Amino acid sequence: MTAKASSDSAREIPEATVARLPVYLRALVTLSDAGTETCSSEELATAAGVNSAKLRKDLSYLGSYGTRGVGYDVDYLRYQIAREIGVTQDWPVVIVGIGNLGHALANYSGFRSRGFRVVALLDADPERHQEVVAGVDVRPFDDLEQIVAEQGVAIGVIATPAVAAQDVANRMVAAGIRSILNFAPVVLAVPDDVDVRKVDLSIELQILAYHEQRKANAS
Amino acid sequence: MTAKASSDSAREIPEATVARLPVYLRALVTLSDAGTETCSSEELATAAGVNSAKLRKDLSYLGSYGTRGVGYDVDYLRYQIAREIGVTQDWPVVIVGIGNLGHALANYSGFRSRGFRVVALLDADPERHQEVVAGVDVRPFDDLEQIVAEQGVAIGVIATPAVAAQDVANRMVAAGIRSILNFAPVVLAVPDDVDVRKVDLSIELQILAYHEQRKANAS
DNA sequence: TCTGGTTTGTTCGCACGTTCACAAAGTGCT
DNA sequence: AGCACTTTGTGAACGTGCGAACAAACCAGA
Repeated sequence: MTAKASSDSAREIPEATVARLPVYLRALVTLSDAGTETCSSEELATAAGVNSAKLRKDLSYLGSYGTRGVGYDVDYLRYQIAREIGVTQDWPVVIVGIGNLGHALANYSGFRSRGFRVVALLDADPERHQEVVAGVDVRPFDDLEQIVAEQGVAIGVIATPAVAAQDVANRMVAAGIRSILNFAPVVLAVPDDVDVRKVDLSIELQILAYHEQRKANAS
Repeated sequence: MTAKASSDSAREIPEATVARLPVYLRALVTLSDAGTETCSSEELATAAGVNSAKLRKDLSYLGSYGTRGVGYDVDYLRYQIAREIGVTQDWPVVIVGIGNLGHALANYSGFRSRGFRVVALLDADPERHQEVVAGVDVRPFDDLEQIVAEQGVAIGVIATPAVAAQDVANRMVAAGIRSILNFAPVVLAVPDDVDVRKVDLSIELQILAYHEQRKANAS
């Protein structure tokens, strides 16, 4: 952060706020689809499941897009948040590992509708290379570098078994991918300039189990 | 929290720590499988991808399970964490919505190995009721109440489309489920005593996109 | 134009989470 | 036993995030 960014929206947005922006965006899309033109911070906060003060503070990091005494213009705010997140542009994505989870991800409509385009499905297993999933055919993992270079892929999704995940990550990084979404239950080691986000299904269940156990003990 | 809990491990564990305990547990299992009997906080922290000071502070909430000058006994610590989380006991789970994601979840081996037992797969679509997924047959959603009562289900997983999620949640709550893992992209409204954890695949991608966009702008 | 009502944007105090740094407590060698 | 070395557990400083409260800004009606 030594070099001062000078582009239009170069304010420093807290990580906690960034994580909530997609939630606000989703709520705004729902409101827009319902024909709502204007909403207050209170309404939007309720729809997003947060406190209205927190919502206003979050939005204030992006700029002053509301009107006092009135509220926010739904479509305008929606566009501003989408632009800030970056989902107004097209993001080519590769998915590696076409097991059950890979299938689910490839078919997930929530990706395409938010600017993410699955350009390739890769798997190391030759038996899968004949398959066509969600209109994209499965290709050998060794095609990774070529696809990344040709399609300008910046985001990779790992849906392989745990043992393969680190190797896949290494290859992705070497191919130039700097953002990885990891579904494999391992801690990936990557260079500092690579972003990794981890989604672990069993960890979420374990957190629920902890609270459930405490509820049971408290009776 | 008015009544003071008096059971053995009634210390107040911070939420951030609870979220990391499953990560430590996984690292310990890996170490144990590799034949390691003892490890230092530094080693375990590296394996879990966190700072060693944070790890020690986290573990200190559970008790003093280490030995100064030596480190932690892998199997002993593993058991203590598992007990604290609650995965030493059996947790019956129901999954509602057997689409692509529901399939993936039903087949996920990480559940069973951590004390979670999928006792039922439910779907509203009659066409699916003939299927058998992961050794469990798909049953009508209306069987929910009966299954919850008979099997003592405490945790429910929602893998339905967004429009159906709130209805499913309502039925789950009415049936007595107090912990819900929600994969549908909606904010669920539930009573205060019900825990909901949300996993949203597209939100994770959007967060990555935000950072990726900033990297690109900073060049 | 002025007044009353509404809603945003922001300031402030507080609680939570993270990291540093070190005393306390152990091991092993002489 | 005593000493050097290792590692845990924790107190204290620091930074971040949250929520309440309020002033600034806007609309509407007279």
